Amino acid sequence: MDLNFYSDLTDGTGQHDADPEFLDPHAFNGFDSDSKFPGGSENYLSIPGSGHPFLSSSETFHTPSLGDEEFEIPPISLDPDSALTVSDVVSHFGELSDAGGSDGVVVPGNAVVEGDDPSFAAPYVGAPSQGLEHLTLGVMNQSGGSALLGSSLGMDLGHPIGSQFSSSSPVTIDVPLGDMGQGLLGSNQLTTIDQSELSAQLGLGLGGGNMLQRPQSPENPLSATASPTSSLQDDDMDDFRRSVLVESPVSLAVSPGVISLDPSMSESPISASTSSVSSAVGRKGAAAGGGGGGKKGRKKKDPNEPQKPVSAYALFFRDTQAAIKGQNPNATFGEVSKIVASMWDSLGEEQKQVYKRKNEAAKKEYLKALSEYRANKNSQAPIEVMETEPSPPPAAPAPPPVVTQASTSNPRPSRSQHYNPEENTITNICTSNIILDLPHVTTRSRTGAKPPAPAPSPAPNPPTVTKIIIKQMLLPSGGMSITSTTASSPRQPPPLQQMQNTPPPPRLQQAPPPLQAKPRGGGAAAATAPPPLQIKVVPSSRQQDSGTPIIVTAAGDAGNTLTSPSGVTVEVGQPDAVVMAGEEVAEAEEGMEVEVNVTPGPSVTAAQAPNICVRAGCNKPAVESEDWDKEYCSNECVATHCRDVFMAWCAIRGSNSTTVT
DNA sequence: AGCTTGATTGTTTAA
DNA sequence: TTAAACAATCAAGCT
Repeated sequence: MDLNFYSDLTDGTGQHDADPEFLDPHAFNGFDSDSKFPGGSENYLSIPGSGHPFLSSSETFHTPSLGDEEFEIPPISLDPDSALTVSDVVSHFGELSDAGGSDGVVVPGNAVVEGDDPSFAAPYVGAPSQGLEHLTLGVMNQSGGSALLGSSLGMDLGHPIGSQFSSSSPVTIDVPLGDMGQGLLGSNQLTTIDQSELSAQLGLGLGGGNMLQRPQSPENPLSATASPTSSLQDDDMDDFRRSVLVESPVSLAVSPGVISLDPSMSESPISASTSSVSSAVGRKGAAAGGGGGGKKGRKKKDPNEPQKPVSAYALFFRDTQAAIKGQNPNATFGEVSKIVASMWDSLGEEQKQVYKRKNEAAKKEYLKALSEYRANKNSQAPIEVMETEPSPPPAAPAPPPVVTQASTSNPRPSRSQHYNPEENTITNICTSNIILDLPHVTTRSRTGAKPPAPAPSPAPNPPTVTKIIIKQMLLPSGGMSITSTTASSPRQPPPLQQMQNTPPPPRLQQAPPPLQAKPRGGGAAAATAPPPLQIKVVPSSRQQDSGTPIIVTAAGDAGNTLTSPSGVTVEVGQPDAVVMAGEEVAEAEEGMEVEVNVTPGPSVTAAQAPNICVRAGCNKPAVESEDWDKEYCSNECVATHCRDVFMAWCAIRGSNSTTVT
């Protein structure tokens, strides 16, 4: 794969001139054909294109090679309500991927597969239309992770921060997507997911913290659902604030991770979705199962009966799967499940505790509701709704003497409205960090590193368990430092172990020594664990911020200053490493500090406007809020600011070969 | 055993 | 007859 191909894609500013080639499906195809994984990954990363709030409605993606499919993308909404949810982000990514590759999404997959290139590319940068290239690029460069982040951010902001990320991602998650389906190749299937993104989406990082702080709401014991479009609540904002990004100094230890999808899977038509595959495989007896009224089997449940609280793990699953799916739309349930399990294992006690608390709260609510329900049932008398709140009646059409359930008693009204992933605010994106390491990356030669040890037969790799270590640290200021390390396969050492402040999960303990200990080229994991990159985000508009810069630690090489349209400036201290074809980027992965200055487009100095919204490009007067110290004018800006910061970070990471001034 | 997701499929019910 | 609604199934892993 020619990485240089992409280098052109990014200009320092992240703006891309309309390059016909970008949009030219044929061009893409050509590229694709050249890729190692020709047939492959078309399906990967493709997401059936539903609109995404982040995208402008005016923008339409045309699938490069395959498609004639048009993806209508809803207007980008910066409104916290619709734009800032994790799920949104995830879906967004997915869509992007899809758009980029849709039919031909293959490209991404291929890239990923090839995945040797540690470089980060933001799949999407800047305007969606432009993004096509980027998208592909990002994917191709494999480190999907950061790329994804970047893309999402870019999308959202519409900031074309172009980037090519030569910087290798310290951590990668190789997810074997084995047995995807009959049509799939026997080869291993890798899924690449940006750990950062994952974590962000998962809300592992911030979400957890947030959750901890947030008492379970009676009405939402399980953080019930929410449509992707649901809005970011004040609570979320609160979480957001606490989590950092914005006002408090944040230290992020980022280990870029990637989940690479094996292109081989792409053999199957896009249409074959993950689920379909699994369902097809698993579907034995529709006959047995089917049945609209379910005449057989299960006893009917009283719709009014309180729902049992889901377990902590289930809650976590809900949070996580969306992100994983977003990254790997084609991932099967089993694969996702494995990843989630690994992540769960890697989850710190604190984080688990968050979910457990939720579960506990839900249990209490459940018991309460149950007792009420039973009481009502026994009385047989129609009972008044327990007011609490004019809760919309659960789904129950309410047969005769129905006892309307108090909203509090029903954590989960309907399956479609499950847990609200939005609890994981966008903030998470900024701070989260996950490293997923899934074994079996036969084809993958990250930074020349070979997959560790006993890789039996490359061909039918038995799906291995993925280990993920996620660490989070709450900063005194409320900021959070998250360090994720993955102890992927048992044979792989947990990277960044030193950063872990919490005892490794059981599984992890079995894992080999920290990644750092490993020689650079020593193994896939090792290769992927470059020194941290530090990004300081210093809102120039606020003096007070100078003291509390956001520091993002990540690996990467750069040497550029990137300025996003919104005014986010990223300064990279070190010259970027040359983009090396494929896997030799490891050497470029030198630790470095990158300072990212987020400054408002229009020069607004603190002196001039002490109370101006901190967000770059926003000149509105900051307002007083519990969630922020008069730093922002609105929740929206808080969220946007966060994204900016992240974009900057992504840009830095991606600015490898491209020199930007 | 039940829960997580989601596509699929069969049954039931209503129009 | 058709469409819609509903329920069951399956995957892997956890509680």
